[in-house]
Amino acid sequence: MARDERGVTPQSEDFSAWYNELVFKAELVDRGPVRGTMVIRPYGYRIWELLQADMDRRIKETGHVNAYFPLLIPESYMQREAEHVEGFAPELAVVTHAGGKELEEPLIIRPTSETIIGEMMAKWISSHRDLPMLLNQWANVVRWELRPRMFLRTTEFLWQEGHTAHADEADAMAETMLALDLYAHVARDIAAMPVVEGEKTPGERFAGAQRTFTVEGMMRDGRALQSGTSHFMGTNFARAFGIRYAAESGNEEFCHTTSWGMSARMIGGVIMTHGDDKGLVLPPLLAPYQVVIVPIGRGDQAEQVLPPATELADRLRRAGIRTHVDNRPQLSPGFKFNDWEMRGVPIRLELGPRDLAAGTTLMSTRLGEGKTPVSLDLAPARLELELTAFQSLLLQRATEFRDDHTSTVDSWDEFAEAVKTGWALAFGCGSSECEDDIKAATGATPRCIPAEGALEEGMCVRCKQPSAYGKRLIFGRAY
RNA sequence: CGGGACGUGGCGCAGUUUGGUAGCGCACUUGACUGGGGGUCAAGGGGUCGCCGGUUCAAAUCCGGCCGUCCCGACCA
Repeated sequence: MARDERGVTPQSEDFSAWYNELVFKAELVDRGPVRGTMVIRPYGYRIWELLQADMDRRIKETGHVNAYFPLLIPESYMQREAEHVEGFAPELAVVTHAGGKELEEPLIIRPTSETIIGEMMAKWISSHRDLPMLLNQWANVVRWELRPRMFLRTTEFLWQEGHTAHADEADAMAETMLALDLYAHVARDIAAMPVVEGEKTPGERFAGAQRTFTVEGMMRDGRALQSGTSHFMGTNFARAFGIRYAAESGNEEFCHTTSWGMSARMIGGVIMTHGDDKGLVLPPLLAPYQVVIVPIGRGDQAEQVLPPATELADRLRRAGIRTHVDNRPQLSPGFKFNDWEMRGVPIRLELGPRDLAAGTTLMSTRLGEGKTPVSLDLAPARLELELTAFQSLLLQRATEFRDDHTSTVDSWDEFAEAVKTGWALAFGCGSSECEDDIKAATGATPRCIPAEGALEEGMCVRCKQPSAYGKRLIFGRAY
């Protein structure tokens, strides 16, 4: 059954093939020459810019300031926090030669910047008056991944990493939760991904952190995607890097630090949360083009149709709608319809001689079936409403999907069945041996201890020991 | 690192078994027609067949070695 090579493999046939073909066909990315690297093409990068702009604004609104730290980190820095080194050692890229000779000390290409930022914080902080120190940087990092996947796991990726230092533990914990809320907001209100906020179990914690929090989204194949993390480091890094301050009492104290990150992986989450067999479905707030106008007609007709199409686009843009006129002359309208559907444009407008005569334009939404005539005069206001509705529809759909694919289970059989297609809410005993056993048997891991879960106790779904954490965990297979 | 597949115009592939002038589809260029759901016809351009070596009158094809990529497993935002 030869699939039309212009389309993508249906999700139901092979979700992974669907994703893989789509990221290339929608021109989001191309492969880099080095294994596991990714070129983010203009259409894909625009999505990142839109996500980034919103996040950056909120990071600043909450009192953080941007800075930039070097890509190259002395190898010795990595060694200072025992768990941190151990966690990252297998995926480090190391520069051993430069300037034509071997370096005295190898340099690590940052996999994350706790160490170098910790080193600088130690230098910059001396008094409680210097605290809290609230830093953020937008950067690329490199982790030598064994099994790359576009956006989800690439050797080099783009992200934002927040690093903060606080006088006391309560402040640092509040900061950790603030960052988590920020991620939940970006996911829900911008990406229309109904994420669950929660805490990681010890086995899933960040290397060197005391507590790790996460926002987890559910993809359309039922798997979970960690879409942002926030870590409370306690004084671990402060001790390793000497981040100390003189308290009001005059005593010298260690700072409490946090770090938190959200990456371009989020784009993978958007693709897998909303996409369908026709291609991408982009939330209006992240769509490079929210509306695409396809003029219909050629020759004399084209000359008649293009000016009104351009004028309509201008009016929509003035209303704040990102609009594009597809005036590629050599392509048929039908081709363009399919093309923009593949690229996930929320709303398409057709404008031809018949519409012009009627003073309307034919509107199709990416998720709807039919076409609706819309008055040209009222188009800007109407489309604003449509886009807002489209954005909420996506969140609603995704929420329903997630709820339909989440089951509360108490028996092992139910559990094993549930994690094949979605999430299981079940009790865990808290031992990492038991978690490993569950993973080996089903591929599922505890995604988080959900912040909003009801308080209850029970028996571990696997070993029947008393439950830990006082609530059910979310288990699922993950990316 | 283990298992599987593959390297041939930009992309997707056939050709390899059985050695004999490098092909097809899409894309591209030009022209005409066409245009409201992936257009038609005609004429063109473009390839050291992954690399190195060997066998042979002759290698994409046979032999040896190397490199690379993709897919499936163990690590991860």
